[in-house]
Amino acid sequence: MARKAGDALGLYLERLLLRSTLSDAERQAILDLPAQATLADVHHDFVRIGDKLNHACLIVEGLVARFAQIRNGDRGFVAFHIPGDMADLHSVVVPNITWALHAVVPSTILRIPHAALIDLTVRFPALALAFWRDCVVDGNVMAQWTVNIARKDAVGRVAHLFCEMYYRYRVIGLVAGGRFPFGITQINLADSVGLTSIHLNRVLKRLREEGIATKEADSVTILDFARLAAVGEFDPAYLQLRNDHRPTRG
Amino acid sequence: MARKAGDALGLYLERLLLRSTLSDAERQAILDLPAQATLADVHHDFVRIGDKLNHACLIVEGLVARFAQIRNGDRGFVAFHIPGDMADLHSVVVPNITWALHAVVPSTILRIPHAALIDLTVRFPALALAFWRDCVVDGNVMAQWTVNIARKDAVGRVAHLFCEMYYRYRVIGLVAGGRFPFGITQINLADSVGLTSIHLNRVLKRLREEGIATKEADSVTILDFARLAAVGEFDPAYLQLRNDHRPTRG
DNA sequence: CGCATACTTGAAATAGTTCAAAAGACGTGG
DNA sequence: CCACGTCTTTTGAACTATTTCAAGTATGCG
Repeated sequence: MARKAGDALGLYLERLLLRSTLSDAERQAILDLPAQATLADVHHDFVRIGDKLNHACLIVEGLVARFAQIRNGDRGFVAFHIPGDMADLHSVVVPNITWALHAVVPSTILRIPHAALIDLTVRFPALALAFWRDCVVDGNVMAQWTVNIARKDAVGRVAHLFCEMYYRYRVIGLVAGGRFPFGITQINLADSVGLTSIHLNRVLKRLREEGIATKEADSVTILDFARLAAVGEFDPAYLQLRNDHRPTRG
Repeated sequence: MARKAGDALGLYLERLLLRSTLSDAERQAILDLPAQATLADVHHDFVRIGDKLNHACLIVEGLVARFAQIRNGDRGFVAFHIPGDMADLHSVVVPNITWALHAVVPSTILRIPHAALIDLTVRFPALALAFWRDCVVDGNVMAQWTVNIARKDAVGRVAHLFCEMYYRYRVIGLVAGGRFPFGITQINLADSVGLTSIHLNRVLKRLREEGIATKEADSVTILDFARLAAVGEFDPAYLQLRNDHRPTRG
């Protein structure tokens, strides 16, 4: 079940191929990237605001959140990263960190030097486009979160998030019987949808009682996806999970 | 006062140079981009969800919002674009549009073919990085909006937005005496901070009565920036307005 | 002048927060 | 393996920021 760190670059290559078409040489260049595996303990902030990074973090195993803190100590999560995500690929072009990374569960991280990634963009323009594309999709997801929090009620926000994570986990083969790993506390989940943990608890209760979805200690189980998607007004288009971005070249 | 469309590519070059270092040849390549100017009437959605674009939109004059609509008709704005912004640069790598563009005031748009932009990324790797970098900063701004809406009260959200727009307009030389152009209706402003227009109106009243900032029909005037920034918990780091992204090459 | 759109204000309703407390889960050390 | 402390989940009750509903005023345009 546990993925070995050695598989990790293959996992990332699969991620890129989900949205970009790459030649054999380009694929091999990804697999040949230098990388160093590290572990992040649960609730450890392994990238902090103000850091100046020289490496990007590929999530191999676990669950990571990107977040900021406001003055009263409240946290606002802006993204989740699951295995196969390069959680701060954006740091390659903007190394001054304004968003921290937090291990929601114990996680395995592969550090990849910026220099190696930049070198690939020079040697392979298609990889520059692929990296850029993945950052754009990451932005799409954040935009969707903004709309959810701004314009949907508490149940809709949670429902939408569950749908999103369901799709994302399914792509990496970690959904089985409507269930996917999501060992997040209700406190952290509340931070990701802009609610208090108390109210989040009541939302989960309602989804459970209505037979739509349940949250266990280490996972989420979706019982009725159609209703969940309806409640969350979910449309997966923004996740760009099909490879149809081939540019219209002149 | 009005900018001519011919200046527009120079305006965009300035934007890129704000965060990226470019050679003479790279600068010239930007200035030589093919482009076609168009006008967008006020409240016209000139890019719609589901479109498949083959050009990107540079804002030359005016104010544009990126948004999505939810089922009950409510809109959620996720970004504002001011002159010099390539509002949908991300469409170069993800041409399947999931976010519409709306002219908040009558706006002049310069359409630049994707093919020409992709061609530049192949010829000049530094331009690929520059475009990618600008999309990452755009994502930073969305992430900040998410935190604001998720974790700040109504006054804090509006205060933060005014601070952000103040900084962004200052960079393009459109702030004078604490005043910058912002001819947005209260309805649209409410859509950008996740409030109803009625409550937004009360927030503006309060900022006005406390002598912090005023909203006029076509502009915002900041009377006391220090207090506005304190109320909004504003820190401009996420806007990345300094050019210090030179990669640490091996 | 008249209509449409945007702004302003008030009063009632409510979704979500805050405060408070108890019950369950989990690991650690005795 | 039991006792203890810590962290998380759950529930209740009071409170409040924001919404909703409603009406009236300004502003601009044909």
